[in-house]
Amino acid sequence: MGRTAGRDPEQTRSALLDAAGQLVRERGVSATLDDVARRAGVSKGGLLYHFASKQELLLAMAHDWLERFRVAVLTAVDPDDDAPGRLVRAYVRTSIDGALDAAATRDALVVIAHLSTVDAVTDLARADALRWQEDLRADGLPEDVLLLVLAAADGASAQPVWGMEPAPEELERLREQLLALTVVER
Amino acid sequence: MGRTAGRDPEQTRSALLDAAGQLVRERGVSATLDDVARRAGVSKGGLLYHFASKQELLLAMAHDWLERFRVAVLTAVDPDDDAPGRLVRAYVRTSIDGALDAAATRDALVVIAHLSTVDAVTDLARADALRWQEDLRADGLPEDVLLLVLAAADGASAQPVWGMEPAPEELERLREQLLALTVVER
DNA sequence: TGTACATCAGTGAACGCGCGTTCACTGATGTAC
DNA sequence: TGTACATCAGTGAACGCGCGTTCACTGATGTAC
Repeated sequence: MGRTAGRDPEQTRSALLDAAGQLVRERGVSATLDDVARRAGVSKGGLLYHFASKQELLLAMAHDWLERFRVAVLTAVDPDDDAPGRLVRAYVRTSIDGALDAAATRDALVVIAHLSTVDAVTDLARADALRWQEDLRADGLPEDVLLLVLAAADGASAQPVWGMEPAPEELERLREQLLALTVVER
Repeated sequence: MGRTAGRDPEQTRSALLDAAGQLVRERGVSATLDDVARRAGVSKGGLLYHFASKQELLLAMAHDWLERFRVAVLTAVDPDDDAPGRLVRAYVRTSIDGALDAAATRDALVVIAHLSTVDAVTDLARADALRWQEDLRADGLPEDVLLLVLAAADGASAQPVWGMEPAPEELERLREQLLALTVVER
């Protein structure tokens, strides 16, 4: 058989990335190409057509996740907010709301942690982290506030990685605390 | 050949755990039993004598790391400090000093993140996290302070997992901020 | 204090299978004329 | 508007090897008498 009718290649590719994301979250990077392919409704050979090796697939996944987080934060920027710290506030909201609905963004961190086994992914993640650092530093907050707030936001979304599951009310209170910290010097 | 002269079995066992720790930090859980054994100066069969399967080895490692962190925190409790929050302060010092000297404790989190691929390890980690939550809650600090300080401490030590390497001065300033937050209501 | 015996702490070769990668082949889609 | 041809987007079988596990065997250590 050749091309499966009714799906364009771009859709197949993103179905593969989605399936890979789910499986890496469930089983880590030792998830099988065969499983990923099957879950995306394609043969193993078909997967390899889109991503020439497993490493290439994992790298594309990492890129995809990091990009999604960035887009989520930028979307969360309040257009009416033009005070210093607007990007940091969006970052806090995205991190903690992600942790709250227990799906998309929180999982992203678990996936990234698993992917960080792969050298090429580590490099990509480091570059991304550097870019965040620059952007967030340019946001106009005093450095001490920035440090504390970012560490806490990262900590809240990272805790599930090692088994700590903060309760929703706690996360909401933490979010409000962190947001308040970013506006003290207005 | 039989027993290698000059090393008692307990030393062999902990040499294996050390070697496994190094290799998992470097390559994740896909590190090879053969490599672990070789680095500990023992054959693959010898490793399997101490840990009947790879899963058993990884589980023992996780147990070992969690235990070390716990001991480090308890050791860091200031004997002259009998105010509420003494355990939290020790936790903060241990987390951030670990992140500072870039060795033992910071790596522990990277290792735990990698190990969290293994189901049995996730269960262990969850149980450990629960124990921490109880102990830390019993430490007498108002809940909001506790949430903020712990999230920030965890965040600081977790950031290296996804490529963010905080500078030493920053970590020191963060530590001082967090410690100050735990004594405001004295 | 030596000797016999059981157990401990390993060795190293072999096995087997899961899984990433290769490969020959194919039906659908797009383009030129 | 049909036809020929190239390319795209796959299929599915086979390969091969890395690696976890098993196994038969062995030298050192501990214990009983």
